Amino acid sequence: MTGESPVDPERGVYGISVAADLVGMGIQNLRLYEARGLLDPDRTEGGTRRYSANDLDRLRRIGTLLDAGLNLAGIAMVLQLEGRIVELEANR
DNA sequence: CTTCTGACA
DNA sequence: TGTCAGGA
Repeated sequence: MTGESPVDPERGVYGISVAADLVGMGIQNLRLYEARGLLDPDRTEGGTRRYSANDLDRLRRIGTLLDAGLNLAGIAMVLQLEGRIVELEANR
């Protein structure tokens, strides 16, 4: 095969500007979500955030949950529980 | 690009 | 409470 990762959802490299534009959110919001514990994007040496395709999908879920009426604290719990479910299903 | 503070719906 | 806007 080609050898090197064709597409790693865990390693999609997007800057915060392009990530915010792709999900239709403000740059400041993405930083707030990270400060709230809604997601944990990778950081480069300079300290710039690196959003993966997985993070983009998570940001879209955040927007859906926000529209559903949940607050950032509730969304953080939902995302945490969803990750837990995936973990349990993988171990199942 | 980062972080912080302020003001508004 | 969440979002937007500014400055350092």
